[in-house]
Amino acid sequence: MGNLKDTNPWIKKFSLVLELTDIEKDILLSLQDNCEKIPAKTDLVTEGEEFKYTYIIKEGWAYHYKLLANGRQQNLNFALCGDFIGLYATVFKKSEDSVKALTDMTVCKIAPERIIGLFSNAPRLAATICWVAARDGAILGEHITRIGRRTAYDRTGHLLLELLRRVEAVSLVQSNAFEFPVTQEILADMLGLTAVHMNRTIRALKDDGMITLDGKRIIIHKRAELRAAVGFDPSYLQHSTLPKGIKGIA
Amino acid sequence: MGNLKDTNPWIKKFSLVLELTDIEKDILLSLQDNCEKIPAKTDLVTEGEEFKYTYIIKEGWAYHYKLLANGRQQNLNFALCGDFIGLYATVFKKSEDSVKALTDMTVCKIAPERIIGLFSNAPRLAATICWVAARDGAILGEHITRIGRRTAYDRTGHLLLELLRRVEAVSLVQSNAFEFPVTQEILADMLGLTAVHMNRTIRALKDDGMITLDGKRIIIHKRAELRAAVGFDPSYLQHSTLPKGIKGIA
DNA sequence: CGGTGTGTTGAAAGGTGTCAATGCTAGTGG
DNA sequence: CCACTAGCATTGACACCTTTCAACACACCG
Repeated sequence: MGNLKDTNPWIKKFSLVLELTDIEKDILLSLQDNCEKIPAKTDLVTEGEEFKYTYIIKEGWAYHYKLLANGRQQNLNFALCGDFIGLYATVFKKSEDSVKALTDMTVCKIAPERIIGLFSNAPRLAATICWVAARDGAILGEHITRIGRRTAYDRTGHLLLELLRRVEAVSLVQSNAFEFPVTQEILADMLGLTAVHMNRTIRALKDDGMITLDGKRIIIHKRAELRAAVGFDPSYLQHSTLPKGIKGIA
Repeated sequence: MGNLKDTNPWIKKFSLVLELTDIEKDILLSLQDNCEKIPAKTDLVTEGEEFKYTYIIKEGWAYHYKLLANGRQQNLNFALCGDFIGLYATVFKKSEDSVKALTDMTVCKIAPERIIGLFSNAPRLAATICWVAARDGAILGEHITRIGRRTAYDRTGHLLLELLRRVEAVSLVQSNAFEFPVTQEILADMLGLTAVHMNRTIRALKDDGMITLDGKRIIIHKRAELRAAVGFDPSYLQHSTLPKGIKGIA
């Protein structure tokens, strides 16, 4: 049982932020009692509509996006194994963006009320939810600098390095290679570029020997060089632990 | 005394999200016992350094920014009256961005431990902090769509309309006019443009009769037209209330 | 076997950046 | 009261990154 607890991706993630008590681990596990499979291209959350559930990703990729009045699309962020989707169902009624499955996925569905309950019953876990919201904000902030003040080449390299880190954090990277089920068009909408220019930028990265990208798999060959070339500083992804001093109630 | 409570900007802001009990109002007021004046151009928070305080703005403007390795600057968001600065001191050790005062300011300094205490002692207020973090995230997400998928003209109009809304929310707008202590260069760094092109874009907005902008004051003349022209949908700023069901402890 | 989605390439147009210079205003000090 | 400076706004010419439009290649799949 202790083993199950410690391999669970969500518990792993929370454990980076604070040292969980056994009771807290049990609460987290109990929230994950309703898993289901979702086929690729499904919308888990729709912009402007009410949240139905909060999800935890156990397997697969998704991405957040917004549709603009002018018909364009802007993607905000990827959602990977261990990430929440629709966490703000806790405090918002309606979603500010949509979330679409990029691959077939396995997710845990959680009724928002159960997460709200943490604020009364497990303040340390509630604070960790705040922590997750803050980290999501940090990623969005870094994404703004990518789009606002970097060239297409640098944006792309920077995003790929972020993803490498994030996928590493859930142990899905082997020697700088990982599954990458993302079309060039989705990348383009993520980075504020056209699909055509995305293609040319990827070509440039390949020509420089920085990456290999074929089918649904990517390899970052010259990690340090790419990092220096695009000015990637991963500190915004670093996990700082939660301050002491929040008394547990559970 | 009830009057003091109800004119306090922070209490006003929280009241939009949930119906505060008298005890909760007292807690919020008690946090604001240490106000001080900050001169313009002061950095309240510095990227990469430890948080010292969480601030509530009582008067004045500030803005969040990041400095990039290539020497450029990207501004992420403005911070207005009633906003938090350094809220994540609660859950993060170090700041992900810097915050600089744009004008002389009056702020309340709060030791982070006191906010952490809310998670144990006032869960509804803790949830509201989560709500604020989520709303900040929504604003950042909208900012990404601005920069990623809009022209310079649309970006600028969209941002100005957001600010009009936010300044209205703290009752500092009179017939679509408000104090606007922002240089063109800061706007440019906010919107991912050069100062030169920012100037030309503002000129275009003026020529179209959309705005008047001279010195430190702005007037939005054709609010509805501008809104239609740039595709501004303010729903992401709307205040949805906190769900019921969080039991208060305080 | 013919769709459909995705990747690829070329040529031309255009939005935005770069560089450089000037004007303007407020503040400072002689 | 007048230089002098610093910060900000403004303008022009030109380069260049990115978009747009269009066409084609390729793989997968029912």
